[in-house]
Amino acid sequence: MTKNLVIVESPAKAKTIEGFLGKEYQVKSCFGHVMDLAKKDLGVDIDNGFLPKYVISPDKKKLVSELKKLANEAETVWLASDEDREGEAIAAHLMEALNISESKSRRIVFHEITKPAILEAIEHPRSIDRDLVNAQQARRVLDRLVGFELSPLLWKKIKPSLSAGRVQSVAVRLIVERESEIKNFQSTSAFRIVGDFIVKNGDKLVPVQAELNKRFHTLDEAEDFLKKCIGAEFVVEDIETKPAKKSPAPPFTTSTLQQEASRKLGFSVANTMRVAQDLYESGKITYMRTDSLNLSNLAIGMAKQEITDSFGPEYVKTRKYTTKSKGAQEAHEAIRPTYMNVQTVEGDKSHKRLYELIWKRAIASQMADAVLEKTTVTIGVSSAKENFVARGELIKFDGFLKLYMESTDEEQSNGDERILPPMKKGDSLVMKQIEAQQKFTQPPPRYTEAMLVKKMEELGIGRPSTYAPTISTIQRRDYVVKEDRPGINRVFQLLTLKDGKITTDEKSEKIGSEKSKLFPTDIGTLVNQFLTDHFMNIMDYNFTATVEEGFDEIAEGKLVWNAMIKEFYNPFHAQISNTLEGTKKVSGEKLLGTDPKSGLNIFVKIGRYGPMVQMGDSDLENKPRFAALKKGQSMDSITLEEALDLFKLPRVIGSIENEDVVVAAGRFGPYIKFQSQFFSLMKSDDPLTVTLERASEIMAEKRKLDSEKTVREFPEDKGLKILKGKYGPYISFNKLNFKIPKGKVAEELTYEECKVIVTDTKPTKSSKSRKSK
DNA sequence: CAGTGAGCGAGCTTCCGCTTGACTT
Repeated sequence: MTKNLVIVESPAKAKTIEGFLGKEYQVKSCFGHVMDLAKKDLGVDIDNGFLPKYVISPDKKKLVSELKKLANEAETVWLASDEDREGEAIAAHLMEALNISESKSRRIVFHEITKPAILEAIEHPRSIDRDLVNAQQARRVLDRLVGFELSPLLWKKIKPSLSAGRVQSVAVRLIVERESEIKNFQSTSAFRIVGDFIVKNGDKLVPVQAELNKRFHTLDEAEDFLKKCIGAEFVVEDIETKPAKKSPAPPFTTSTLQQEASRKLGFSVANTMRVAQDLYESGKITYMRTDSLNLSNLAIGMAKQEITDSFGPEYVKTRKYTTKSKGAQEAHEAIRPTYMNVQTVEGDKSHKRLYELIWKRAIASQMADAVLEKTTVTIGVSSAKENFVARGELIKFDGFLKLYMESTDEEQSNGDERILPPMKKGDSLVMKQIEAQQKFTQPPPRYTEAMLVKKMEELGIGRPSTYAPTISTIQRRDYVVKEDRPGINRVFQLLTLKDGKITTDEKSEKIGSEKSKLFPTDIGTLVNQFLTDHFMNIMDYNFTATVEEGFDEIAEGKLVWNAMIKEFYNPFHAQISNTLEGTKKVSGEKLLGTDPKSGLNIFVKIGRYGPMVQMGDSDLENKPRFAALKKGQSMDSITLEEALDLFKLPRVIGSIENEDVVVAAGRFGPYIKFQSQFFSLMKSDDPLTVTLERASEIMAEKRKLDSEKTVREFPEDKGLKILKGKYGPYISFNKLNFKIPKGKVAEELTYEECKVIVTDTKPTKSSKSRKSK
């Protein structure tokens, strides 16, 4: 039995801290929240001052009883959850769930996992901050009320199982609005003039490129200018040299790590977090879910040493960064290597690459500024009032650039970093050629996952622990898809002046191709339309920031938590009731045209199972026909012809032994049905043209695969089989699956043994019930 | 994994934020 029980949130942290404290201390982890609102109904008693119904989270019951036993045995329980709103609530919930008395418990906090910080914390315990706990409770209750009143409204008004919430709905709105900005974007063009010149540098002739300080709107204007340049003289009119500096980016937070890993390594945010979690658990980096830019003094000291050793003392410049992001709670350090002198790690490629990125960024943040010299050369044209301008940049001292340069989402800048040859006022240049290229304005870019995280952080929506899950949620709900899309070719004009002659060319460039970008789906767009029509207050980009102000006041003891909730809830609930009664079901129905054969109207709309086309009006005597849209089709872009094609299924393509072979489109794509068995078509098969011959091939393949999958069959019972799955053999009995007991060999099981297993043991959970988790 | 889309009605879905394994057919 130990005298002191310390409880932290993360098990990896527990291990480290146990090393800092003596034998008198046992350090355990509670794995985050242990209590939450009851999942059944609202979990909030609205008529009773919004009294929350907290229960021990079902998956934490075992853990809580273990901790309770240890707490009972200990003299003192140290509640060392994170120092933020959620951490304070975790501490309060632990006291309740473990039944720890006020006198036995101590609340301690630390921002960094270093021995001095932990010992310091132990020296200065405090009691639970009830105001902060109430602020968390207000946050939790508000999110529950919003989510559990809005979602059922969507089930009634659009389709079942949809979801809405303070964070996810605004994330979807960002993507829907960006798409509509792109769709409505009016591109304009102008001619950009770039000249290639030669300047004498001693005996050598050196090329210099310069851009005109004016763009022309029309081809004629551009051509007029080029004509003026024929036979003109080009002279250096002015040279300006200015010192400049560049500073390193601060060390990583969750959000900036996700962005850089996306840009530099092409990682999805989920992948970044998975790899970072591994690095954290193996002790390579500090905690990866943080909004803090802070580095411990220990870390800064290690960085200083490492920079001095690797680059020299002149490369050191230690810095303290302060956060600018909205709602940052800064319970942890910034993300950094645990040991700043370790430049790389063992492991697979993605672990190495992410670690090296973290190491470089953290070290560079403590390095000297880069010292630059920026030069601007103005070149006059004897026959025109416009000037050419050449810009150059010279690195006088590289500083942090020796190690690391942050990347940006924008396309690279127009060659500002060139080095110019030495020139002086009055020098004349020889013109080699001048090009006038038609340049088009660009619509705003579509979001990558990481760009969306950046935007959410700017708006204060979501937290480091929820960025990746939120992005998964909106994709899983089919509000948004991450896709590649091919671009289109666009023609542009190019005028070239060379050897005293002007030529005009038409060239083409690929534009608008996208890789791993977020696109709204039809359902996402419709749900967003509905929510912005009726709940603009919740969908407002400032909604979270506004309620956060309320939570802050609660935390400061200036506002009573349920008074704030009441003020929010009463009008919100009235909105829900009004919308429930005052609006019809929405389907986004659109008339596409009429069927030339029957003259019936063709509609496209969202049905219970997603986007579909409908032939015939709903109120007619005859029932309309329906067909689901194919993958890749959208309500917005589908044509009448494509819609009519969808009604061509199901079709009988022939018969085998007097039984029809039918091709149809199902929930999971096109399939063949024969003798009440199903066979999926391949992507390359077109269900409208597939032949009986090809269908036979597909069926034979599937049957072969099935027979390979079967380990054993039993003549006694056709419903009982031993099959080989991805995770080894298992028993299948009337569509239920059972594990094979340890120590048994699948091939040797007898019919009787199998019978015992399927009657005595529980079937494994099907993928359907898992999905609802 | 599967073929739906009227309407009846039961019973189900759903939020955000804090943490990791267990488990998958």
